[in-house]
Amino acid sequence: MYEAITIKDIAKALGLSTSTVSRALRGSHEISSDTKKMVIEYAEQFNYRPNPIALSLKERRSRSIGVVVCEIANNFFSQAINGIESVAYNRGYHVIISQSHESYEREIVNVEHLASRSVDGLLVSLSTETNQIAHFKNLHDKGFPIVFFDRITDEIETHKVVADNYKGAYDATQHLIDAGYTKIAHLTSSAHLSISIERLNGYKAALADNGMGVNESYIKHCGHGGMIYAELEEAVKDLVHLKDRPDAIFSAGDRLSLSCLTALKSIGIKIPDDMAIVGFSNSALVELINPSLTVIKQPAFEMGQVATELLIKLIESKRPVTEFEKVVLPTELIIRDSSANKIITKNYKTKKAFS
Amino acid sequence: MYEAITIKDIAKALGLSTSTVSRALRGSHEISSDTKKMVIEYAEQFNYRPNPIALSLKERRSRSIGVVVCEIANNFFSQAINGIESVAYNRGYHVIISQSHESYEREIVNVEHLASRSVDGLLVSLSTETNQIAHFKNLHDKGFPIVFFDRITDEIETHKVVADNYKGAYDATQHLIDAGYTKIAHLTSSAHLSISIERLNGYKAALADNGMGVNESYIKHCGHGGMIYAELEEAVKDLVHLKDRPDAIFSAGDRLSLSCLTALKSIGIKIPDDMAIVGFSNSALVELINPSLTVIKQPAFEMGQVATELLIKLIESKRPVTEFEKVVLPTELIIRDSSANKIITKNYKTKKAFS
DNA sequence: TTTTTTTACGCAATCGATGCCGATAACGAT
DNA sequence: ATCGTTATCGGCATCGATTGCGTAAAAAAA
Repeated sequence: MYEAITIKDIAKALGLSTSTVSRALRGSHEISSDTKKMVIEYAEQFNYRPNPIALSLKERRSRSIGVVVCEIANNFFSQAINGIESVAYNRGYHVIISQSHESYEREIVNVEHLASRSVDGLLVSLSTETNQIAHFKNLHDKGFPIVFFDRITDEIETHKVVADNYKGAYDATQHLIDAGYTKIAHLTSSAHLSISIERLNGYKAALADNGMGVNESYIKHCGHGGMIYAELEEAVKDLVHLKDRPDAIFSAGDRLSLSCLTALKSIGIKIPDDMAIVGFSNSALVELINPSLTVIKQPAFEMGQVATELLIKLIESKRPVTEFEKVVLPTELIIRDSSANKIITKNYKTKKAFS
Repeated sequence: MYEAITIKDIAKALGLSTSTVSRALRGSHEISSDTKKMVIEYAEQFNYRPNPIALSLKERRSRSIGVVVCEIANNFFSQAINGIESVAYNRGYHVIISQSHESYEREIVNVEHLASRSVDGLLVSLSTETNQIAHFKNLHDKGFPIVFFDRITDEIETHKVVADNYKGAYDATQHLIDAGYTKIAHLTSSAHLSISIERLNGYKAALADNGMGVNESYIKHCGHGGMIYAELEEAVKDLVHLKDRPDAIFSAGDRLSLSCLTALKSIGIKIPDDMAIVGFSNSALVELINPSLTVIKQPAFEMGQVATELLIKLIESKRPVTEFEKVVLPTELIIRDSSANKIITKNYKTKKAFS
């Protein structure tokens, strides 16, 4: 069907050998300027483009990098991908995106697919389900360049890029405490996920620093990271129906926060009067929802950029790299209505009632 | 660095020729079952995977399809991509996604990149800026398989998949009329975009069918499809400051609707009391925003699936295809608070005042 | 036993581009 | 006249996998 012009076609048409054409096109000094001119003009006229597949085979590299994330319909990841693209594009790399949809099996398939597809390196954020990382370890042990971002693993020594999840969680919790909330629950993903662990630690540390104990029944893990609504709804209902119901929820994820809002709304819980919320989210929409959502925002775009720069450095390194860095980027607390000061709110209502 | 095992390695290790190994792996009857078993076991042991680059070169196909959309951080497109992936995956194709960010230049670069990268076909939704389609026409004329979805063009004869934009817009407008709104504005993208034209026509038809004239000053085009907030904000302000201010806005896009809400909120317009809104959107979040947004929802996932099926049909067709189909999928009107009945609202308020 | 057939495998070309050599001139030097 | 040098270009192998064709040996038929 679709046939592009090759170096062989040019050679035949011009009565030259393929090697001469190849050299002429690459501007070799071995070729007379007359021949060069002729070849280049012919190539331009017929819009010659080197076949990248053939080049990949010859050069044993594809100038493409694979991205493995749970889903692109998530503002954090779509922003990170934009950052990845911006760097990759400038460095002459293609970006191939694949989604695990938080499934361990899908992640394995995608990784094997990408690796066999001869991407030069991998940018990975683990799926919520993923608990073993043999599929990455095999590749990494063979010297295949991998950089982890966001959801990382300690079991593989390579470059890693994360947000300051500990401080983000600490800030979120401290903010709720400052706003007068005393019974703060924590809604999060799988317990083994790096971001879950760090955020949980930040949450606990803030409680401890304020002399508040940790109530284990206030900590709810969702194994599917909010992908399965029923799972999350049950967790939220559990919290609401606790004898000592929490007065605030710190949720550790985009999908988690939004699904949590939906669940609370359906139960009839008023925010922030009945329950305050602070979530991790990179969505611009959270400003529009009712009430607007206080969030910890991650520098997603920058994370994608940094991770890509590190990966390309790995790919283009002549010698095996043994020194790896872990880049930690700051998060940002954006205060909105969903965590409005508890005491002031009550005072206001009281005043109103008496006026 | 990273070296995978090849058919040649197996041949050498087993004292066979590469052809024998190749045939053994493909289960040829020309190979004795003993040899086959030996080869297959060795291959499994060393986790042999055929090099897809070499296969692509040999078979002149890459079993990958390129997707060109404006951005993935848009629920319509991320859902469509999920549909694309689901079909492609089952048919053994990879999906390579690229974003134009609504830029004509980026679109051209991406398309040339993908085409030279030997994708077997292209799934395209035009960028808002795109007004000429020579970059697609060149490919299409050479027999390169392309399927357009969502934002299509009449200038290229190929398969196309769209939502019923006309009916969607008609329904949205009719719904606003039924709810008692009489001065309905229309906020949309570039005038030349197929979806803009169809939605504008549906809007006008609904007005006409209800004996209402078209007020041209009520129709606002945003050349960047809401990517540039200032542009949209100005359009919204223009509408608000009209002498005969509209009482409702029908906005024709995801980003448009949400930015419009933001703009109205910042100006201090109350929705739906001062201004009702109906938008095109596939975001689940619109249910959470204040007020919840009445939307026309497109069958994004299905559109992606159908488009991919048609594309693969094109790719795998032995003979040049000359009969093309245009698939039109139904939209869905989801009524929420942003278009609450105008008259009832007023009656209710009136009653309240007298009670 | 001889001929034919089948079995089982290797050789070499192919896909597109590159690059190491080798070849053939022209030209100056000895 | 012979040799060395330089400029310019072609031949061939290479990357990994497939495949048509050829062929040796083994099996079957004569």
